[in-house]
Amino acid sequence: MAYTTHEIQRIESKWQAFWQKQKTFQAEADPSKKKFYCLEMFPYPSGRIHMGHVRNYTIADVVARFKMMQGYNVLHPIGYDAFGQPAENAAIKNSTDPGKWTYRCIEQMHADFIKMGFSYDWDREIATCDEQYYKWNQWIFIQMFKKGLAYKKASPVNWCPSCETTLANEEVIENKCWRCKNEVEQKDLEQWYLKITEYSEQLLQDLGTLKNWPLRVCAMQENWIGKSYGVEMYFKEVKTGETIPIFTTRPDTIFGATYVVLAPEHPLVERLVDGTSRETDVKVFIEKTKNLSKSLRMSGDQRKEGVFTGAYAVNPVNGEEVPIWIADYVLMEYGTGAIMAVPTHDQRDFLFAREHSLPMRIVIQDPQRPDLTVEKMTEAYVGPGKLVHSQRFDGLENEGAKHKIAEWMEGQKTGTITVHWRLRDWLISRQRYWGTPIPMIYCKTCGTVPVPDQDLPVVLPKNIQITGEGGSPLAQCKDFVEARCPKCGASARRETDTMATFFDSSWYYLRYCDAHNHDKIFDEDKARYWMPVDQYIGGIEHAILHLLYSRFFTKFLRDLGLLKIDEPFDRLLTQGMVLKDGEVMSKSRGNIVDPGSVIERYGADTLRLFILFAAPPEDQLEWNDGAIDGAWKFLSRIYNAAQKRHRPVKGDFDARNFDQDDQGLYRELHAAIRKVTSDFSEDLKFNTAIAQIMILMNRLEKFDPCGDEGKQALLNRAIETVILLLAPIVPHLCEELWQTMGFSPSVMKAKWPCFDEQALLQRTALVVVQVNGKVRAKVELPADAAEEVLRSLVLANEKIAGYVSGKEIRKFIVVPNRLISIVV
RNA sequence: GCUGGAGUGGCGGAAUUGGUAUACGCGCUGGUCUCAAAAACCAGUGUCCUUACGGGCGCGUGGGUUCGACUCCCACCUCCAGCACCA
Repeated sequence: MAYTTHEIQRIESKWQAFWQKQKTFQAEADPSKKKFYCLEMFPYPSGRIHMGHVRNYTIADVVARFKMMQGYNVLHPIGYDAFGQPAENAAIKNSTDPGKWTYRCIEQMHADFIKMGFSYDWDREIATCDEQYYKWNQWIFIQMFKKGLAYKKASPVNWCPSCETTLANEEVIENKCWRCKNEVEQKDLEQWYLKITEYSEQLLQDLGTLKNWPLRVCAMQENWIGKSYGVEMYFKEVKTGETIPIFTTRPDTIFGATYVVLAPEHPLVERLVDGTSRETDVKVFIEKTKNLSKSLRMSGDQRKEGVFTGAYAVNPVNGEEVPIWIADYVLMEYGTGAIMAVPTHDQRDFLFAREHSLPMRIVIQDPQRPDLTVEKMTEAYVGPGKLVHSQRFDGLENEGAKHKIAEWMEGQKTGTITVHWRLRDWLISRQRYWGTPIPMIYCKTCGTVPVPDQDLPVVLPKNIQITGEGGSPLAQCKDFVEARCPKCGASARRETDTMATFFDSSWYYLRYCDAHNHDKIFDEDKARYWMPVDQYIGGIEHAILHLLYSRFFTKFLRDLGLLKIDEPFDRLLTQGMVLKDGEVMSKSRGNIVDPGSVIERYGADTLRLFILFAAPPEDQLEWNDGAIDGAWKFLSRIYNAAQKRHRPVKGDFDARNFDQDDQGLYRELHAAIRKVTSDFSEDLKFNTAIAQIMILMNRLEKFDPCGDEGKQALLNRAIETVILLLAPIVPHLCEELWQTMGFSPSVMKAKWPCFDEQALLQRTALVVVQVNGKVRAKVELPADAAEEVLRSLVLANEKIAGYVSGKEIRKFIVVPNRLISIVV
């Protein structure tokens, strides 16, 4: 038999059936066993799996299987992030039901996962669109509502006109909808929010505890949360006496503030200009900025436009009256929507001041240019220096002056030391059908009332006509909208918005711990046993969205008393993308390689091996048709070795009788165990682990047992080791060969091999000899010999003598068993 | 602009953390087998000089530290990713 397509298919389906039947990967919480929770980001069920899934889930599968062989009690579940817009769009297009479409996709994906040989505990498979799942979305929402963490407010929101729904800040990428890439508009709506900002400080602080997360993910979250320390200062408008709070991180420049700028949307603007000669100009400008889309306003040359309001404000530190302007470069969403402008030390203010001939004053002296004047300035000076023109603070270094001025202003009650956050509350209302109904009822007398627990879930009605037009589909479903008030029983109206699907995925890893609990979101003891997730694997695109929301939910559920942990994911790996011809695989580019056709021809094992060998998991991976052939050849060689060269023997080998050949193979064998074990457990560098197994194979194939029983026993051991080390990567073939070699299945229950430190010790070492930094010879020398011995041996070497003789040896450096460096 | 990361053969990528640069694989060249081809196996494969022995040069660029630098330090270039009129 050869490792042909036919044979591959026989082997793979045989073992897939075996695992299914034996429930090899079923997990049971058992506090007496060491647990390992291995998780991949669950897929959106869109049909057949693609190479991105294959890569993500193969990496996870190797970790899960490896930990299992190491004796851990492994939880490795899968499910489907099944609510969401693509199902709705597909339903509109094919005039079918989003539910039917989704469940069909789930079926296909499930089948594909089986074909890949993934080690899932199928008894825990979940789909977020199941009533028994989204019931708990609603339950969490109500708990949040009760704690004041879910609330409704009217506010300008991000609106995607093409998806006809609102979007969270995190879903807006460069002012475009993350899903359909259409330009996002602003709209005033009353919507549900989750108060994630309540956890800003913790979400930021605890990033420091995530030692096993990629730095860049933590950095991205830190930027997103965006904590900045500063002072809120109170300027007073001269005529009305109204207070204008402004936020600044640079209180050290307050004496250089020569004007104030409000955002065009600032509520004070109207009051300042109404009935004045500036009214028309200001209103024309406001209209103009409104009509400019946000991305246009922020793009291009960033020229700053604005108009004078005619009003003045008093600088609280020196009583100076400064003009109040409005300008497009001040945003209502950040800070207080008003700034003090210090053109000498802020480049944006500088450009604006030049454009509109506004006054400037230097208050920080550039130590390199003591003669610098406002007239000579070509750009704002943003470096450090001593304060000038700042009254009592003159002469202070500006860094230190920040605190001094802030404290002084607080004492004067002209300012407050504050912290500003970039993070906003999470807008979760969506005007779409295929999502979790928000479990709220509006009663004329009782107001907004949550649906009582016993009435959960609020079931998403089926057989809804979805046209994609005319607003929220649920609002048009009379039976759904009409309800009774849970408090007073009067007729009431149901909330018709559904939840953003990121709500669903913010806690699914907890549900896996106890997937079929009908009475509770999950059993606390089970969650305590399994959580946190030990290894989480998924795409970098979730660096902020899903990973931030999940951290928030974990902290909330902890505060409810359901969890004891602060963070859900201990180790995080973000896998790279799969490319073809240097570009991301995508339908529109037409460069998709379908995993199904690769499996059909080469088998899942070959695909798994290739995808792990081609690049380290975090890097991008370039698809290569030739290299996949190479992966298959390698498996073919293993197949042949196990089938033809593994023979039963009576005794075992004895290391004391080893000749040089035996010694070499034995050493390579243990080098492979060591390398593979560390690569699998630490950096998850599967490419180098596989390379090491290949080295062992190369050695093993050259090894000739010469009919000797001891040698044959050693060869057997080497082949068995290859099978064990490769089993997490290439599970079907290894199960088959494990059985062929006479062991009882499953190889997953076999013990992971241990390496023998002694085996790696060598009697002699090939030592490189350098003279004046250049490699001049390679000499076989006794291992761990004393310097004196080495010295005489090396100097006796003919080649070295040629370089050294007659010269004074100034240094003789020994790196044990590796290198000798001579300086003459 | 800020943040994080990367630059090594024809290609994907290694390098025990300062110690033989290019492991492993792909590709390519030559050979064995064959009527022939494929497969398989064997050998070679950074670059320049040399018939050869051998030697020079080579990890984005330039400098530095060191007996020794892909690795550490300084300055710069290029590319990728994320954020961004954030006050």
